[in-house]
Amino acid sequence: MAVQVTRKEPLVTSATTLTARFSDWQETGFDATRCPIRNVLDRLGDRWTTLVLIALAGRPLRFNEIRRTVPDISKRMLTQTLRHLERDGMATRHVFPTKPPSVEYRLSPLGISVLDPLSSLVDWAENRFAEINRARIAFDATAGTR
Amino acid sequence: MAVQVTRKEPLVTSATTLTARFSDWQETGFDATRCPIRNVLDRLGDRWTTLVLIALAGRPLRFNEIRRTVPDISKRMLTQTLRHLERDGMATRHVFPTKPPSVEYRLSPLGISVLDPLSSLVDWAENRFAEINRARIAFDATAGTR
DNA sequence: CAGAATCCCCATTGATACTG
DNA sequence: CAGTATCAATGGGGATTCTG
Repeated sequence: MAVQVTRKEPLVTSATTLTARFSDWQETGFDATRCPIRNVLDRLGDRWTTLVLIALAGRPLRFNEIRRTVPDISKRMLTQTLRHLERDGMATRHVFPTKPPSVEYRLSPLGISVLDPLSSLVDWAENRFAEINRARIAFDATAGTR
Repeated sequence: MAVQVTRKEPLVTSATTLTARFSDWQETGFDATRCPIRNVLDRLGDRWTTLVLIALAGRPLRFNEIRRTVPDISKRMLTQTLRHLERDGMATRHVFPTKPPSVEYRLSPLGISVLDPLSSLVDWAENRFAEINRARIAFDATAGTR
């Protein structure tokens, strides 16, 4: 069972470690409460979290500043996304008792720490974007014949 | 407009480049066909793609081998996930004309290339998992008072 | 074995209205 | 300004059935 690594030469170095840890998660049945992929990456993979994280990467922003930065997010989803980030310890919320109230959101050290791996993935996405688009066009062109 | 970077000392190096590119995407209104984050990461962020990619990281696998590797994926979703990976040029599909037929899936160079940034994010998730869980418990404990 | 096709559900999201 | 509450809709995903 688990992932059998029969191949002598792994695809890339990261593949070996990924595969090894995959076996561990697999034994838990990918229990969402214990598998980091499910538990953490599912959240980063939702519609808004990544965009809000990047928006806050530059500097702390207030609620409506974030809304203007991510134009098509609704107040409802922004509130929810920020609560999730706050709950996960990725962002902190500071209320200034002005009137009307102003609330500033700021990445915590934990939130800042995710920017680096996130940036790697964004780099990859940008660098490979053209290649992916070409693959899609090629695939769709032969869609009828397959 | 866009993301105003007034801070002199960026949070981390990656934050600066992320913020800069964020402005570019923002000007397109995050058009899904042009914004790499929306277009590429939304796919990586779905329920199964990452798990299937990691499953294939070790070695090429046949359809039902992947199913056994990712226990709770349905045939429907596995087919769909594999088609997406194939369409994006991340995996290739090889049909062996045996009876019954066997079909092998294998990561392409493009698919292999994503393992590295993906691994960075998985590393982060594992290393910070305990910290995130503590934050969640602390947050939930004060949920009633806030 | 490796799918394709169909039906259906519910979780995520959006839109709207209301509030301290 | 920064939310909350409620309702409605969309589509991702599961279960099942059928097939080369």
